[in-house]
Amino acid sequence: MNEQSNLSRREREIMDIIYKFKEATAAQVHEHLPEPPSYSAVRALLKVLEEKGHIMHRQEGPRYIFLPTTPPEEAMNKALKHVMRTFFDNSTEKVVAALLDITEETLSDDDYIRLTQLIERARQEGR
Amino acid sequence: MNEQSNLSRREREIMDIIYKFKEATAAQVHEHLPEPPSYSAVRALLKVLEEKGHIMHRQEGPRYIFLPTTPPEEAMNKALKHVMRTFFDNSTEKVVAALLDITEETLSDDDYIRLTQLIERARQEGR
DNA sequence: CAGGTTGTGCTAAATTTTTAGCATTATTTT
DNA sequence: AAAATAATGCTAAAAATTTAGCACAACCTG
Repeated sequence: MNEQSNLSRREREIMDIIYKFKEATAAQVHEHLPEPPSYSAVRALLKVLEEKGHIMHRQEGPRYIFLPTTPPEEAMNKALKHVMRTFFDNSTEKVVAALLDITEETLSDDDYIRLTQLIERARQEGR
Repeated sequence: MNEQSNLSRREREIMDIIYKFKEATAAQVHEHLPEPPSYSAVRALLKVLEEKGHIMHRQEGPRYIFLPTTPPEEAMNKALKHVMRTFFDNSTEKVVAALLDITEETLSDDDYIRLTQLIERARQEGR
């Protein structure tokens, strides 16, 4: 018997793809899966994920379109919190520092301004 | 044959614990594992992880102390990038916004100041 | 409207993960 | 130095995951 939000490796990979694309067909999932197994295998996994309640589908023409049951925001927050806890000691500052480090090259002046504004706004709301 | 940075569920959980504590004994890993299996099982997994090259150990008195082979910074960046790609469309701004949203209550005025400084400093370095 | 394409449903088998138990070795205590 | 304690090594079995293949249905194409 299985339960809980414990996902296997493949299941995790599939969920990631679905979250990334917001929703996806079996073909799309298959296409983006690293070291992809057969199409059949992907479909079987999608079925398992649906049975476990992690995704649902709607039919559109001939095919199924799968989307997560837990809303993106929630999954997002959970993922972020997990990384924060595991690697950053729950420190917002450390995460932001690492983030800036990673993306330094691609940020424009405007981007920096918007970031500063974000923080200022949060500060005002957070009281 | 297996290879690559593909980790099973348990393996992932164990790596997270080791990263969180920087290094850990089998007993510590066991202690912090959610829905922990037997001590033996944990040790077997540690061995597998070592064989796969994800962790190494040094001996200290009677016991092994395990630590990751890839340095924390690298793993950190990788994890953060992954979350960014999967949930945040690779947008620094979106991540920071979510981050502030999550931690709003626990941030002091000083924290906000330091965050702003971080960004300002990154801006100056990034040119 | 017949043929081809592109889907899904289902089932069974291979592989990997996950587990426990016992034997052995090292350390500490008395 | 003997006993007790706390580790690890190893092996084999149980459970879960991952996979492929065939059958059938819906849609498109000429």
